[in-house]
Amino acid sequence: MTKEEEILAAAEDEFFRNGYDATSTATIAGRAGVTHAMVNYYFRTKEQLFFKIIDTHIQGFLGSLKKVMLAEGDFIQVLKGAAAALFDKIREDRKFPFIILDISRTHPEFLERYRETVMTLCRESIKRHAQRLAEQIQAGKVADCTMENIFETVLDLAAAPFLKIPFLEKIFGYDEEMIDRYLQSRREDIMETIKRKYAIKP
Amino acid sequence: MTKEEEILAAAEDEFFRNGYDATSTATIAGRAGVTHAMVNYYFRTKEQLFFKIIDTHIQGFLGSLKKVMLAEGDFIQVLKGAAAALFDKIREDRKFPFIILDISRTHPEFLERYRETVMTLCRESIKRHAQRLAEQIQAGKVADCTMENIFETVLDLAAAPFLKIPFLEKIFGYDEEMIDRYLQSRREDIMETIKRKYAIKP
DNA sequence: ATGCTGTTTAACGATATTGTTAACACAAAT
DNA sequence: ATTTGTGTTAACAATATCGTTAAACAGCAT
Repeated sequence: MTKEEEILAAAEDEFFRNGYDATSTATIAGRAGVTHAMVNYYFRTKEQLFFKIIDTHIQGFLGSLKKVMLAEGDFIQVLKGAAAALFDKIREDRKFPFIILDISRTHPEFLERYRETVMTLCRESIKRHAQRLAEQIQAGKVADCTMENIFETVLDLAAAPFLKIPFLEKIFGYDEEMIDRYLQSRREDIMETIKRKYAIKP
Repeated sequence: MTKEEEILAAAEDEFFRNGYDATSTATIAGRAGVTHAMVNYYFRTKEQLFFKIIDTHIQGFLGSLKKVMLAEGDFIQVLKGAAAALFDKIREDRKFPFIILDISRTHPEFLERYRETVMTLCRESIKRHAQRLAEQIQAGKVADCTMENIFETVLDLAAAPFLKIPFLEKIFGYDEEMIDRYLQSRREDIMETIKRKYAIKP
């Protein structure tokens, strides 16, 4: 692994663990076995390094979400797929939602870069599914709801469980194994909730 | 308002808005119309000031939660009351969950101060409701579930909507009015969810 | 007026962090 | 052998923050 990659890897880990402000270029460099000057040498500023990392992650998320949301097929099934994809992607980097929250407070302008992309994805998903959704609602197979409402719900179901982990750990004393069980049960819950919330039994 | 109170008020607002690290004693002092030396004069250190504020809030939360959870009455009703109380309390200080999350990362030891209190509240609630709950489950009026499971759900329902607000604002472009509508609908949703999840129709 | 007490400031020292730069090493190219 | 370019460090300057302290200040009792 080249020094540049080592710095990148160390930075990713530190940023995810401590957030932007609480991470210093010196500690990043230290973990990569160089001085902090190298961070600036390769990435110009701490901020650029940070955004490079975050951008990669966000693109990854949006990519996998897009793939699922624009798929053809039964609507309830698509929803389940979207929630599951989001959930599993977040599970790979449990701290991701916190980083996003951190940014939204410390650098509110950054997230807005992605607003257009997200809105577009919403619109395209709506375009793709709107007619089928309307038909199914009219046929009484899917509960009455709007696409926005659905996005809200999917996001909620997929991200909320992770945001709650620190509470469970620090206040209720959950250990790693309990967290795993918790996440497992949440994942099943998500599917169940979607079905119960939107699918209407014949 | 005395200078001490002004500092306290300014500090509360700043800490809630920016978190611990990103708030400087100078800005707090500035907003209270004094120099930062006064912060140390009255509260000794920035940390003590911060913990004084947070402690007040946490005690408030636990107090109102305790009152509701230990009430007698129909179990589903108690649950709804608990979720509603938590929700409304958080709505008074929307940023509260974020502060807690912030602390849990920057000062993990702090939250542990409250673990015993929370666990005790859990145990007492269980003691108070366990028998009735068991009866109602056996009578087929309440779905099979554990008290821990219920706490998790109540916490989830009450806190998660607020954690999601920054996403909605920054990524989906929600404005203040939309947020209000969103919170309103979430509050109704909570009651509905509890009923649907635990109450079994006769 | 004098002196006491509690409040407030200005200035200082300590520490930390970020970005820059001059110097150095070393390998490849000429 | 000299040049060139890249990677690297040590040292520096700029900035920010926190806690301390000596001194100034205001109000009030004597």
